[in-house]
Amino acid sequence: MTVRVRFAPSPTGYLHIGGARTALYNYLYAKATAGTFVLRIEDTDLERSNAEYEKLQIDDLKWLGIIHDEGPDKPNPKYAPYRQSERAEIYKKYALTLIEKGLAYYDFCTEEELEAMKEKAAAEGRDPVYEGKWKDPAFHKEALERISKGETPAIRFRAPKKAYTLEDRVKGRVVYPEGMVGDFVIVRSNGLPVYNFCCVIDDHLMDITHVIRGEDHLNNTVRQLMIYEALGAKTPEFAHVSLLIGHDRQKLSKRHGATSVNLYRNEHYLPEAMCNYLCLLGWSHPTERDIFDKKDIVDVFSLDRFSASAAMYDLEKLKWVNSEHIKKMDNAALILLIEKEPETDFFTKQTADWKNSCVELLKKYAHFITDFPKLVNELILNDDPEKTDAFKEITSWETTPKIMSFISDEVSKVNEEFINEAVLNGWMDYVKKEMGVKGKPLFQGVRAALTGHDHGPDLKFLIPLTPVSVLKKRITHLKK
RNA sequence: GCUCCCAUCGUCUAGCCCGGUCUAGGACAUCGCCUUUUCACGGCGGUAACAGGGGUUCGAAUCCCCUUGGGAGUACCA
Repeated sequence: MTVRVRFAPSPTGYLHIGGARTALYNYLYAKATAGTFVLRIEDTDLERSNAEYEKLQIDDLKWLGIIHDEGPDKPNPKYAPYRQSERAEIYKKYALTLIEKGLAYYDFCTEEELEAMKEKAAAEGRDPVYEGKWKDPAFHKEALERISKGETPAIRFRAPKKAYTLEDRVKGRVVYPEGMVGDFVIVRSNGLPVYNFCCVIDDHLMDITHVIRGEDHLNNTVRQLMIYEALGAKTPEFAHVSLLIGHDRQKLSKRHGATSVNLYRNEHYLPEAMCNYLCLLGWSHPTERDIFDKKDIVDVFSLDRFSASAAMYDLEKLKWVNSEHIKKMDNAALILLIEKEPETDFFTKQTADWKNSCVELLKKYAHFITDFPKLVNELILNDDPEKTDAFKEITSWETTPKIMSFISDEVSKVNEEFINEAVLNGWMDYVKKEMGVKGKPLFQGVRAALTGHDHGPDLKFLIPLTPVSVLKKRITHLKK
């Protein structure tokens, strides 16, 4: 049987990091098994759902390269529609069938009555279990009469009195004891079905074979198991992936800061790096590789390598993963991305060779794409660097003023736009041989004279990238 | 409260299912050292963990129980 998995977001906000991770796992599993990845929109909570968010979430998924095979925009007639709000008739039909079979019933209970039951249960130290009179089949006739008069009851599922067992692919065997949940609502009094009900019907009707989702659904699963049973449907395999937590070890949420995918997208993080990092949070590569693309792991991706415990979301490691992906990228691709950044006019105007050398040099220092323009400005275009203590220290050495004046003379003689490495080497040789300076005073001195800094990338690569006009201005400023 | 889940370096994790090869491995971060200077590069190295207690066993990070700690769920939200 071919694998069918799904990601089922609620369009109630931006795509969340945690959602992106479960979507990614589903996507990878589909790719690994040559299965189908379905996108379903769970918008039964009309008040919170918003079509705009649906679009934004799909955009973010696309950006991450998590592309669905079926969904509202790519319907397979056999399974459409893919929005729960468009499937109301289906749910209604199933709910009515359950009532006919005596597996569910109409419930006119008021909020107050429900509240009283909950309090009683809490006082007795057990889970709240529905005990209203409508549970009794004897009241079915009365219910029908009230409905005919225009009243709209909720529909409640009759929870079987027995324990349920789930063989979860990441948690192992989970036993839900008898009485863990009481009769629960499957259709609200406003006629709209609730999550636990829709989810099961859709997964069943859409032939979903594996449900990979967050651990926050683990307790829900017992309700879903009951419905599968009532429907006489085959239950899919479940894999409840551990949650992502923030630094306070609480479930990751908005208050932990940047938890929406679009924030990273706006900051121009590399989508592959994002996926790579997210994948690593709770899943491990069989050979302990930690830098990879989706295509590198589809062959080895399996449900057996999930960690059962929660993982802390850590920006530091994401930063490192992003920098590793930058190093891995080829220069041409990098140049394209850099030119899309703001304030890259100078960069864009340079020759292909210059750009290539520049990117080759700077890519090992950049953690983010946005670092490139910053590095170009700081390292190459800054003609008035701040005189740091380290710079002053170097200029206090007796050899440094001589080096500075020599370099200054040489640079002022240059007419080309850029100097090449050989010219720089000539200056170095002169200082070394004719002035008798070597080692630290040599390199540090020449660096200070040309850049005003005590550290930075290799001079023999940096200086040929620096316009001589900038060098001239910079030297003038440094002399003051 | 109740139910479920979880527990290896500060963090992500390998190992755990199928006990001995684990004086517990890797990665991030951190610290130190090395390099014709410097480094935000690279190389080398260091600090740093099996939550605690009982079992079972010749032997336990690995199996069982308890305690503690953490998380999630307890809706006519998803």
